[in-house]
Amino acid sequence: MTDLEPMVILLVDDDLDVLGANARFLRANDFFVLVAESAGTALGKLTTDNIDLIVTDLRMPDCSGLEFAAKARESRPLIPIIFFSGYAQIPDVVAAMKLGAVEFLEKPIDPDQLLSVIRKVGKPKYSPAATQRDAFESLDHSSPLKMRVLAYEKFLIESCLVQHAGDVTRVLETLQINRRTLNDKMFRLGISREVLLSENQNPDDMPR
Amino acid sequence: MTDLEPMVILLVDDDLDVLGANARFLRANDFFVLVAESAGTALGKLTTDNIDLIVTDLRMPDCSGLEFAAKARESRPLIPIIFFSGYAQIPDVVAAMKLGAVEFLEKPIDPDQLLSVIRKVGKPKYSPAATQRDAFESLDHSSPLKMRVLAYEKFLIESCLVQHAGDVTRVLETLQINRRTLNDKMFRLGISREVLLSENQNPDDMPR
DNA sequence: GGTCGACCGGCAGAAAACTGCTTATCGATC
DNA sequence: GATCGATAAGCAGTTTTCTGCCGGTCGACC
Repeated sequence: MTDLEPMVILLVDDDLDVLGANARFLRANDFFVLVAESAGTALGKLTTDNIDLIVTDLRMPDCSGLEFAAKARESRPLIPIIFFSGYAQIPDVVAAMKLGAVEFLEKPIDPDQLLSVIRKVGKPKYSPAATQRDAFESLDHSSPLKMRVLAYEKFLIESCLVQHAGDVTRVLETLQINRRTLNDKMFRLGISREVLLSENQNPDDMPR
Repeated sequence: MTDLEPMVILLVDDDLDVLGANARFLRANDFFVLVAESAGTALGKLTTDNIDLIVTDLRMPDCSGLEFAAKARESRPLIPIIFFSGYAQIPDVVAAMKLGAVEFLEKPIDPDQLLSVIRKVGKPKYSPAATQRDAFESLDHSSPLKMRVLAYEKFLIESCLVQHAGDVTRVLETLQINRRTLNDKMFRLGISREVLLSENQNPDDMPR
């Protein structure tokens, strides 16, 4: 999936050497990498560029990675964020995870680990804001509980599928669910990989 | 809220001195405290008693706090868990938070901090209009499917209960669900009619 | 005190969901 | 053409959930 449309990663670190090294490494692995050496510039790029994932140091001079993440979430509420830091204190880690961090890595970064984490996150093509609610809240308020729960489950699975470009294996990991179970659920809920993909991919992939 | 029906806290620690001290401290602050010195006994109490919150050490002889938490979640999927530990490693903290821990405290525990964290957890305010979403959307984007679905189910049931002023029979009709099933679900999801009502009704309805 | 209605929870059979094993298909690669 | 990886689905055993039946508690009312 990354070949056609590489994931856009925003890499934030005030240590220019580390920043450069990591950027090179990620680019060598076919990611499209934007770099920022401060939270300020990072926030700027976040609004101008279509970024899929943030990888940021926790400690930076102008403002902490936590503040940066909080601000980033204002414009991109569900964007995945990966933190890394040396000398991290437990409370920092806790705060970062509470902010919804995908992962917290310790410096020095193990490139393979970083890579596997990024791959796991995948590329969220799904525009979260738009359809989030409609999908399942369209149901009547008096609908049976089971219906409403199933609708929500369907919505979650569909989001996850679209996010991972139809890669079922990745969805299994993300949702922590058995392959067989997912198959059953998709059948029961009437979810079709093909339909989902054809509906979401085409904006960029289909020229006309 | 804690006056009428104190929160039931399950405190787990293999260090009996610390366990006793913390239990005394919490009891002095009007909580109802159950103690367990091992994961095994804790799991037992979890199924027999109606526990609102787990506070557990991360390191224990019979099995790690993480394993314990995972098992605890099997019978009480959404119960809040607070971890504490000395010498915690970052990956442990990350794993704990991914498991949905509410907080991760470092040993030695600061009583005031513990108290404030518990108080914060203990107020699952359901002002029906405002915080409706947070209840289930606060879950991590990578949380297992089952947990997110359950959180939504919990939210639906609680909303419905509040809406009908705690009238279970009406809720049964609305949600089209068996009485026995609703009972089970409420226990599993940690829903309490009393707490819900006392938190929502009083602003207007309580005359004195 | 007796009765009624609403609620809770134990128990056990029925129903549904989950999951490992297996086979089959399809596309990509060798 | 052979092979491999990913997906889908049949089947069966296991686990979980649902639900009807029952008895028990509590407060309101007669």
